[in-house]
Amino acid sequence: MSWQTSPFDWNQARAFLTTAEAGSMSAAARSLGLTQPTLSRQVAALEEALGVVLFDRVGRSLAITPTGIELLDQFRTMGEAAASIALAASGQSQAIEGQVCITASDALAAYFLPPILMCLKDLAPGIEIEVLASNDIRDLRRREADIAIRHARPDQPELIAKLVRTSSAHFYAATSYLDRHGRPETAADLADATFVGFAPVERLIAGLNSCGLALTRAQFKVVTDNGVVAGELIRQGFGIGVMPKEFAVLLPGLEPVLPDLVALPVPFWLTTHRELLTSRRIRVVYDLLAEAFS
Amino acid sequence: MSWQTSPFDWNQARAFLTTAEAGSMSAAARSLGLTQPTLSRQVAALEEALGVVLFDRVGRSLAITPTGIELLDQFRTMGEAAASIALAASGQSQAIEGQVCITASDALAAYFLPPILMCLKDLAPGIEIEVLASNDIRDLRRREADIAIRHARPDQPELIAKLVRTSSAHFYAATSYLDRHGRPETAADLADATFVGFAPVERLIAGLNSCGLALTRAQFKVVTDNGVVAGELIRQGFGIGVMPKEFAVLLPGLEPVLPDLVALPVPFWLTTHRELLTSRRIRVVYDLLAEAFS
DNA sequence: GCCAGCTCATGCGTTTTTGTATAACGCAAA
DNA sequence: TTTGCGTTATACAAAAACGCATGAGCTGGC
Repeated sequence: MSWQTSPFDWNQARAFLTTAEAGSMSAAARSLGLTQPTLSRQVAALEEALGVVLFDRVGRSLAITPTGIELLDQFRTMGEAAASIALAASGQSQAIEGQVCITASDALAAYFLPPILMCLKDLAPGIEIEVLASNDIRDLRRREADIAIRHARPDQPELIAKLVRTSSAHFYAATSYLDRHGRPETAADLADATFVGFAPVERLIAGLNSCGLALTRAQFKVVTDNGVVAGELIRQGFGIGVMPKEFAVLLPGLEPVLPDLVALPVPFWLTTHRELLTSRRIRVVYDLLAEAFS
Repeated sequence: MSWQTSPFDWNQARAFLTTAEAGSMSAAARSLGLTQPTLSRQVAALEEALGVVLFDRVGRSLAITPTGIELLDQFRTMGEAAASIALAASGQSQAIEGQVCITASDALAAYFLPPILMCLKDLAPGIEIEVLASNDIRDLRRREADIAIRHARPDQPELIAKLVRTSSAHFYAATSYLDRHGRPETAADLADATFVGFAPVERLIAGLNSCGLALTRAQFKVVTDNGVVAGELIRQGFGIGVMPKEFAVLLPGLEPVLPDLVALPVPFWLTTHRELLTSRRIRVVYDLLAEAFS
């Protein structure tokens, strides 16, 4: 499959086409933003590459040869395709419409995104959003999504990542639970409390205990990998759970538990791929998300 | 009329197209005879120029973006046009058919060319010859003719000229004339002879007298600018005339007159324009003419 | 007829592009 | 896991292209 696409320099083709349409190399050079000697050499090189004479140099203005006329149509086709590409590309990069796929954790997708997307709907009606609610680390480079909201910096350096917020997670519990089991006032009061865990639970326990606690795996009567499920368990009084304060304020009937004792750092990273640099529609969504989180 | 033909480098378009069809930049580089870094840079430059992302660099093989797919068709059109140009140009430069225009003096055209053209007809049946019988100096650069046969080296250095024969012109007369007026044996015998002149006659007389003669304008009872007319006048016994020996042998009934006394140099120059370098059909005719004269 | 203005071609210094070598990385097989 | 072969991106030297200046030639107007 090593078929040569074409045995000549395509820029030389452009040089010939422009010269033929402009009527002179000088005019073509002005049109292309090059100098006349450059055009002259490019046309000469094309003639040599193709093995034909395209222009006769006769004093002042040059005359296209019958051979040149014969080929001109195809050069025009090339030129029209090029112009069409430029036009389409300009449209592609400017249009604020099309699909944008956002991936986020289920909790983020369920509680945070809706109002932002409502706002986006008014801001850019042409954009269609797809939300991939998943705690998996989706690979942006494979275009499984255009934008990801994560709580860790992506390890792929070619991705564009922005730390849009640094929050903290604390203990929360439902008022009904606290009414039944009492409101803990020291770390020791947590020793016989019931907890709602979030997978991977070992890392969660390690993080909490590094804050000065001594929790055991047995205290986590339920563990889920789904943030919405965990939130509902907490809200309905199953036990005490850890969640970023941004989520807690959205769930009615929750009270903070020992808020000064436990504070796990929760960074919010907005991540996208290189196309952000040029795609108008992705940038619109990205900028809106960045503003909404900051 | 300073409309940009296209805002991007056409070679970069070729780089993208080849990459998209080859599946990887390395393969495209091999196909185009370039190196992989060059291809990589060209594609990157095209992306920047167009303001779109065409490929996602994902580890091993790269993936074309939806934007790239959108534009690919037009790039293909460009590529097909380029291939078509290459094909057509190759045909143009190789085909031994089409028109070839030869300009020569009327005498050359009338007496010399016919047998050569007969030969050419068998050699290359596809070629159509146009003969411009004229003593004017036709401008090859203006394509009034493709090949010129002249008796002087062209003064335009961009033309290709070949000295195919150096002959000499002598006095000739018809047997009927010599029978009536006697056969001159010395220069003095020419003092009262009648001559047939060829325009410009002053230059002719000057040339002859530099050979040791003393001819006067009055002895040229007839002057013509047409070689065939002059030849016929001589052949039919009007008087003595000067002609290259190649012509004399073609005219029956002519005898040389003082052949050792007068010998004007007559070079035969075969001249053509630049297209000889590439046009197969012109070269065929040119080579045949060169061989015929040598 | 001669001069002004335009054209294209050529020589030389500089900028840009290209190629070579290398590193980083991902996937597949041992 | 580790090795090997493939990919793409980067650093620096070499080569090619470019722009400037200049020369030569034709055209049209004074």
